[in-house]
Amino acid sequence: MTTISRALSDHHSIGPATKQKVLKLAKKLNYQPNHLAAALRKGKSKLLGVVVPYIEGRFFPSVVHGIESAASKAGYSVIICQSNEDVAHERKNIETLLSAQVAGILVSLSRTTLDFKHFDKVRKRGIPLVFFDRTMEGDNVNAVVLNDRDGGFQSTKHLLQQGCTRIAHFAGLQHLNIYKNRRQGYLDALQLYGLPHDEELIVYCDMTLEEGMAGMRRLLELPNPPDAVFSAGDSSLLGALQLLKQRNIRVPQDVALAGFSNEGFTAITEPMLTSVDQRCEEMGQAAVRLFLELVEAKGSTFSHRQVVLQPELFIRDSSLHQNK
Amino acid sequence: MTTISRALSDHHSIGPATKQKVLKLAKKLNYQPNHLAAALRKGKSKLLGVVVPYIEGRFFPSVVHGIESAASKAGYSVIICQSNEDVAHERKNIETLLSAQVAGILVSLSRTTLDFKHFDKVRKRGIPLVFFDRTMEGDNVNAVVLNDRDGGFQSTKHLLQQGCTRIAHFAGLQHLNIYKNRRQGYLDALQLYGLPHDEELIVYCDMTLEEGMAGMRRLLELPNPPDAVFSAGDSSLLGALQLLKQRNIRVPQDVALAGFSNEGFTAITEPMLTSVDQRCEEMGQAAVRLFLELVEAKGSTFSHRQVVLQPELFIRDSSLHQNK
DNA sequence: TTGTAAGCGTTATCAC
DNA sequence: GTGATAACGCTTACAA
Repeated sequence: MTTISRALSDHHSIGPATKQKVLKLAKKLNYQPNHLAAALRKGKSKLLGVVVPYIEGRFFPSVVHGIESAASKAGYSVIICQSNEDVAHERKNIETLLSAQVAGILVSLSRTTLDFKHFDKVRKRGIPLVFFDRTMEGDNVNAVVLNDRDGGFQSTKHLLQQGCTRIAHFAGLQHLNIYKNRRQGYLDALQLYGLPHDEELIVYCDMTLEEGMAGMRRLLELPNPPDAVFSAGDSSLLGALQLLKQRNIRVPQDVALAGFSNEGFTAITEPMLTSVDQRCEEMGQAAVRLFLELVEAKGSTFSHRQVVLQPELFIRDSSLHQNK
Repeated sequence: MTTISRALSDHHSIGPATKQKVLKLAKKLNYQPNHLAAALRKGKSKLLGVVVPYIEGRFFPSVVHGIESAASKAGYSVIICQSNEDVAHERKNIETLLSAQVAGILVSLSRTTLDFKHFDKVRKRGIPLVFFDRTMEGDNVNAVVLNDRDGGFQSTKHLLQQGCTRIAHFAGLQHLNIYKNRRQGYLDALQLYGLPHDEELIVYCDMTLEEGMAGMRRLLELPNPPDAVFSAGDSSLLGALQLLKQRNIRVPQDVALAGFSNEGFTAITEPMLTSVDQRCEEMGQAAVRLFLELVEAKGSTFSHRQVVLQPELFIRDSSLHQNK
């Protein structure tokens, strides 16, 4: 038995002849290793758990794609769970993954997660935990995030450079780091250009098409409406575009637009939409890389680590004020 | 030990008092069940393997979403693998899933899969195998598919009803059931209207934007160009639309367009694109349901079964010949 | 109703 | 370099 095991797992202390014989017979008998048994014995599986709020749109599918590719290269299989933007569900997902004896867990928080106790158990068990995109605040977490603040900054600065002077912002839920930071970047840019922080111009809403339309409608009713909108999401920006078109307000001449996520449709609308790319695939890969580092460093005094990816602004017609 | 096991798994023959005591202590001690050990002992895990060609666009992410939801409801965790449209990779995926001792496997074939030997092992081991969308031919498979032929038929018939008389077709790889059937539906409709099968009007290409543009370009060079295009995919149709716009050819007045997949962007283009919806979520759910039936029927003489979902044509402006 | 003991397929330890 | 033995955490005959 031992010999067989050694032959199959490329162990030292085994004669090359014996090894060949074993391998040959294994193939002939159609031997199938049982990872479960190995995991049980070793106390370490080759399963990697992933929890995402949902699997739709461009972002999460792409990140998952990146995760799966990188994990698979390192010999790990990926277990996917959806929290459906619900903490209770998220808690259950974590429980499930722990029971499945995963080697590590990658999480992007649900929007209803305000309490983080369910992650204590993961840490206590010494299982590598990496957040991506939507993360817990604090230094004692491992996380891969986008520099959302810089994304908001770049985008807004670009609008300012185009000559816009009254820039509105569609802001998402402020308890989520990503939306908070995008808003902060927006404010940074305004300040750099000496413009006031005007809460009247900030619309707090969900980043959906409908709420984008509603938000734009509200902004147009202002005594002094904006000449640009920076949205923390693309769908809401699309809503704004559609409303503006309905009212025959020209984009970008009357109102310039810039969004966030670089969704596929931004290159299809007329005009095409300027947007910040989130490096989805890279984020997935980086998360796996960080996980692998944590596995390597097991037991040693590996301190927590944040990986920050640099966003890239894709400038398209919706923000180019050629005719202004 | 037995008592503990019984208490935790809601077994009969256990005193309610003992059971409560056990559960209480378990909670207090932060007991975490080990599914791996249970799976090893029982010879059956609660893991469900899924192999898809890739995780992008609208279709596969949505199907995976559906699978995950349904599986999770039935107590299964989902392991995702990508074949990257490569048989070799697909073979490896299957191997991995078998080693992980999954309870079942759901597969959508890679486009390079022409040989199916790697699935024999799955069957031989008695592991439920369900294909979805891209499936093996034959009666001895379990599969959930869309009625692609009817989708092609409906779409083409709709174009004919709009008064089109020279309808071209962007056809995908013909060894894949889905593309073969969409083409067949197209031919069915032509025949119904007494129109000839004209190979000149069929462009065999990848369903990408670029190839759609190229295909449309080729069709326009015909001595007698088409007055409509039915594409087996939406991206290639978008390519056609863009080319037509470049050349100031009106859609739908000069050339009507209809596609397949009901991608998100079909409701955003101008004009919006008519397309066939593939019921992605339902397909995922149906695949899981079929898998669960196979588990139930274990050992009994459950014959193979095909589930066919009915597509739905979403009619939008790109195909409405109001002005013809 | 409860307890005992065996075994699922591996691998780590130790002796040869 | 090879082989016997135990153990990982759980379930399930079977005995009490």
